[in-house]
Amino acid sequence: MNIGHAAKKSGVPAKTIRYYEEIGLIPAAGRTASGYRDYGESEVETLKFVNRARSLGFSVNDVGDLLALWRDRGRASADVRRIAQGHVLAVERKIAELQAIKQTLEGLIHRCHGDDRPDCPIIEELAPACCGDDGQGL
Amino acid sequence: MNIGHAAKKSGVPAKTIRYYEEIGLIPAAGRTASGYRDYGESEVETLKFVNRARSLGFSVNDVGDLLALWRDRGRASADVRRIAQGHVLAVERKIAELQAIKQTLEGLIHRCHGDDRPDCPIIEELAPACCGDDGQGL
DNA sequence: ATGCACCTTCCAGTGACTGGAAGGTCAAGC
DNA sequence: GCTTGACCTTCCAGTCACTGGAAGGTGCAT
Repeated sequence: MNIGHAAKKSGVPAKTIRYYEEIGLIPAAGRTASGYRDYGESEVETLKFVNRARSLGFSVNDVGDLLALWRDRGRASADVRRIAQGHVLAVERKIAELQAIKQTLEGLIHRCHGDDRPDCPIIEELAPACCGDDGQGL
Repeated sequence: MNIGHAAKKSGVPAKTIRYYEEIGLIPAAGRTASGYRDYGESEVETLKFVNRARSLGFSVNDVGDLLALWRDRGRASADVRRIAQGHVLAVERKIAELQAIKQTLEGLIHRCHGDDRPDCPIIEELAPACCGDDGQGL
């Protein structure tokens, strides 16, 4: 199976498959006599694994660790869980950060007329020193 | 005031100030006889503005637009509001995406023993075809 | 034999910085 | 006057995870 076909079956773009191979996330594919990469079903399964892990937001590094654990018959589920929990923590931090931003912006947007006049609490929030002084900033 | 001092006062690292100048986000600073960048209070206010906007998650591009509006005495607050609302929408989409990821992962983590045994619903979620078959994948 | 769709490698760009090297400058202390 | 150390300058490379494109080779159908 050539890379285009493997891409279609796995959902990972051909360009990205080559990239994953280049950075060592996945082993180098076999080659046909003419130099084309050649994939079998198990390689496609690996690509699907990578794709699912990436779509859950795991970093490529984490995906490498998860792949290694997947291939390790003697893995401890605790190791998998630790990676997932670390990721959840990062996701939670990001959500909190974004929610704080959303709150702030929504408050400002609510107070902004949104008309032809220049006065705007959003600008005032960004430039507190200036707008209190001369409304100009520069 | 040299760049280090302006960095300290504005909260924007010196490296980043140079970068902002290079990409045209802020105008090029004046120079002393010996070639050092020279900043006044109004430049520091601009840097603070950029810093606050960035910390609200606005892209550098958006910050450029906001800076232009800030400097525009005749701005319409509607223009500012539009940028902020666009950003809030993007933030909301991101939050939704992250919350979906968090839900999925928490469900999987909850069902994972997290002990020495290899069987793990997280791995099984990532490699459904294989774990149902032979528990190995490759 | 001629298309055309595929494959190959390599290089560059994205966004928003950040680190580091090589070299110039300034102010203080001796 | 000289050294030291902390600053400044530019330029190049790296981050993360791709993505686009150019130049050239291959496979298959007509």
